[in-house]
Amino acid sequence: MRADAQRNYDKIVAAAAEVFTERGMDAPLDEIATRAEVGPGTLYRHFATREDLIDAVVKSWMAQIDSAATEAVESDLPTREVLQKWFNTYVARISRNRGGPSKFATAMGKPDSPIYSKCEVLRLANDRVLTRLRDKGALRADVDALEVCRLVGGVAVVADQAELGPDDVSSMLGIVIEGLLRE
Amino acid sequence: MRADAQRNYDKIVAAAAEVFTERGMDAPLDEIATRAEVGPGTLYRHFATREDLIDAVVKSWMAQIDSAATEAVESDLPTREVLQKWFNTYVARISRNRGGPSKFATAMGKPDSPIYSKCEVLRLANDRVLTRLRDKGALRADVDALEVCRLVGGVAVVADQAELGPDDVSSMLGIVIEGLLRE
DNA sequence: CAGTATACGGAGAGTTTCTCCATTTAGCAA
DNA sequence: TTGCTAAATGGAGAAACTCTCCGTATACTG
Repeated sequence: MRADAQRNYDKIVAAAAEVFTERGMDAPLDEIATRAEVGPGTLYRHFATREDLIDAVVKSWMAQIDSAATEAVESDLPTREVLQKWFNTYVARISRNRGGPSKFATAMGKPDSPIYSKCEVLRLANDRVLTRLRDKGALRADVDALEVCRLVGGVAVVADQAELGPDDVSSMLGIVIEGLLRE
Repeated sequence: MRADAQRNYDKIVAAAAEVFTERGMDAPLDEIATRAEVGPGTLYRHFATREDLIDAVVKSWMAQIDSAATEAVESDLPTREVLQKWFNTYVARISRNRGGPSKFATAMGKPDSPIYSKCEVLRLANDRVLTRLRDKGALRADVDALEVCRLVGGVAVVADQAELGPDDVSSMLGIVIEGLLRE
């Protein structure tokens, strides 16, 4: 990649992160181009679709997801509390920018989405946590990580769109958690 | 209301119902105007926002929700099955048009939304069903209808956006249901 | 330092939303 | 019936956003 191209790529990703934070993940791409001091053509050459840009912005989030999953796997707390913390972190992470949960919910389980690889990170992190708890005998046997990603993602989407606070999210997650625990 | 205005109002609602079915609830309003053989100005005078139009289209759905709730209340089946049927009907109803679940999820609990009254119908129907089951001692005591609307609505949103089939919906609802039952 | 592949950027076309207002029409009163 | 007026119409067009094309500019190579 030519040096100027790399420079512009980085400027665009930085500008996108800013604009997504300020105006949500449905913010006008032209504003991102302007903020990056770049023409729209340049933005669209680097990122063919909005999702390609999101993919780049979101790359740095994934390490945090993984470390939260590891913490959950290694935790000695009661299952309820482990899940409460893990799901809350999960929701907070994907809800960082307005409109974000919806992007993940749409791409989850769609291999041709530009952000599919990120969804896989989410799903695998969830799988690690759920597998561990299931092995301890704390969960229902038929719980599937993809399904849980969707369900928890649904909570995140609703909270995002209806502008709910953390308490509402926690209590919805509480119901989901009860539904996952071994009876 | 003048006779020609009434005529156009009806034509617009009929056209909207068609177009929403074909192209989802985010379909261009101008297409609805064209289909109704009416200028955009006329459409916007009758319905200031997209949601006002949705409100009119959706009016006829609410009786069906109510009768499904009544059926659930009067049912003698096991709680799990009553809820499975009721929630599935609920989701199917609000998912009739692509993009629909998201509209309801956004408006739920927002008194100034044009479709708030419809959300109230949904919430009250849910409340009837949940109250009945709670009175039978089948549900956790702290279950709130609004919260359940949101949770089930979240399932509908995810299913709509990720284009999931009825089986995926049922199994997600299964988890929610387990979470609601008295332990 | 010249040549070439690569990248730039902005003008502009295509969509969709929404408004304004000159024109038309329904309903009414004489 | 006719004429008046308030109500309603509809389409031109402004504004916001997405996305492309291509003439121009720039970075790397030898």
